[in-house]
Amino acid sequence: MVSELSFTEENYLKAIYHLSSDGTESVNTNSLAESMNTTPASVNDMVKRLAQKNLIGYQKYKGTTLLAKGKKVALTIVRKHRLWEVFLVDKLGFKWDEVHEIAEQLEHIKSPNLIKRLDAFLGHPTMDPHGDPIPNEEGIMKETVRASIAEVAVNAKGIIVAVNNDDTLLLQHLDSLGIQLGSKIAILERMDFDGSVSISIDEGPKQFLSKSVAENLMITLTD
Amino acid sequence: MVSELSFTEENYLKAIYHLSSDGTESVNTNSLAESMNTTPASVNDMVKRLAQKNLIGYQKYKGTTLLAKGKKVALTIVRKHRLWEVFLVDKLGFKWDEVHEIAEQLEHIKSPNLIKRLDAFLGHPTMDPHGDPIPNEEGIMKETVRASIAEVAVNAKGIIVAVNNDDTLLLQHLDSLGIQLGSKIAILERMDFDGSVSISIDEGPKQFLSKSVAENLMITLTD
DNA sequence: ATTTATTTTTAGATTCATCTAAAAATAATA
DNA sequence: TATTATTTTTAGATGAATCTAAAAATAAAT
Repeated sequence: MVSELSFTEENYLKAIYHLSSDGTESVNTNSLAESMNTTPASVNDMVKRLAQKNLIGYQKYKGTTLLAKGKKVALTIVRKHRLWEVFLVDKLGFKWDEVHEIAEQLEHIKSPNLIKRLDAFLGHPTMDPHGDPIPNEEGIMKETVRASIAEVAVNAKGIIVAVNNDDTLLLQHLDSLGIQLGSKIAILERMDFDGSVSISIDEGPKQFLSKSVAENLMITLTD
Repeated sequence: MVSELSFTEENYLKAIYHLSSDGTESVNTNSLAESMNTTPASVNDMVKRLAQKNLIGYQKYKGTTLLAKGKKVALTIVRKHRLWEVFLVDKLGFKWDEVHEIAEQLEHIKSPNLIKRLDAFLGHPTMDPHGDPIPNEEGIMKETVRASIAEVAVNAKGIIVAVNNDDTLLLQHLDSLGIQLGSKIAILERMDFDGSVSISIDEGPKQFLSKSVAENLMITLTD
C-alpha cells in the first residue's frame, strides 16, 4: 500500500534515514535541505507530503522521524543501493570510488524480483564495497564493527574503510602496498614487541605494517 | 550537447524510432499518442519541445522525424535496453518474457562507462534475447535475418522469435520439446524426402521437427 | 527578559508533463 | 466540390517539485 513513490520521495526517505541513523531521533528541516541540496522551503513542502502518506512523523517546528512504513522504504533503497555497488565492483570491475553515482540511479529501479535475483547472483553479500552492511529483505542488517588494524585480533578479516590521517607520505606508502579504500585485508600476525602486523591485501602476498601505520588504518570486520 | 533528457523525452525519441524503423518516413501525432499511451494533445506539447531542442524535425500537421541528434539518443536507449535484457536473461536467469518492463527502467540509467563495462561483461553480444540486434556504440547494428526453420540452411543457428500459428496443440507440442520464444536453436540436418529437420534447443540433445512444425517456427539467424 | 540570530514556515511563482474540451486543418467520401 | 470524418493543434487547467522572498516561531545571547 506504499502506492508508488517518486525518485525524489525515495531520496528524501533515504536522507532522513541516514541523518537519523546516528542516534539522532529527529531530523530538522535545515539539515535535510543541506543533505538534499535544496532549500528549506522545498524540504518543508515535501515533508508535509510524506507525512500525509504516513511515511514520516512530522510536527511543525519539531522535525521529522521515519515511521515504520517510511523506514521500510528507506531500508529497501539502501539495500538496493549497496547490492548494486557490489555488482558494479565485483562483476563490472569498477573502483570503490566510481560507483556511488551510478548506484544512486540504480537504487530506484522497481522490481523486487530483480533484487532477489541480483542478491543471489552476487552470493548474498552482507557488506558493500565501502564496508557498509547490506540490509536483508526484512531490513535487518548486521551491526558493523569498526576498528583500527592495531586493535583488531589476529586472523581478523575486513575491508579498509578509512585512513585516519592525510599525511601524503602515509598515503603514498599505502599506495605502494596496494592498499586502498575498499581493499580486503587479512591480519596474519602481530609482533608484540613493537606492535607491527603482517597482513594480506586482496588475498595477495604477506606484507608488513608498522604500529603507527596500523593505528591509522580503519577497517570494518567481515563476518 | 544533448543537455540531459528526461525519461519521458527519451521514451518519446525511442517511440519515434520504433515507429519509423519500418520505413515510415514521418510519424504522425495519433500513432505516437497511441504508442505512448497518452493523448494527441500531450504528444503535440512534447513534440514541440523536442523539435526546439533539435532532436526531431517537426512541421505542423506534417508529423515528425528523428534528426541526427535524436536518432543517436534513440539508438543509445535501444542499445541499453537490449544489453540489460541480455544481462537479465543470461546472468540473472530471467525468462524471455519477464525482462521487458525492467529493461524499460534500466535503459534510462545514465553512465556511458557503465554500458561499456556491461557490454564487455556480457561478451559484446550482438543480439538480445528476443533476437533483436543490439546497436554498437556508434549506433550501427547488424541487419537481422528472419526466416522459418523450414527455409533455413543446415547448420544454421538462431533464436526463436515467433510462432506463426496459435493452435493449442502446436504450442503444447513445442512446450514438450522445450521450445519457447528466446530459445537458442541449431539446425542439425534436414531430411529431403519429407522436409523434417533435426535440431538442438539450448545446446540440448537432438530432437525432431516435422516440416509443418518447422514452417511455423520463425527464428533470427545468429551471426 | 529583551534583543538578536537561527530555523522553519508560508505565500506566491515557475517549469515539466500531463489533461479536457474546443477549434482548426487536412483527408476522405458522396 | 461540398460535406463529413479524421487528425492535429490550441487554449486553459492541474499536480508535482521546485524556487525566492518574506513572515512567523524558536533558540541563543546579552
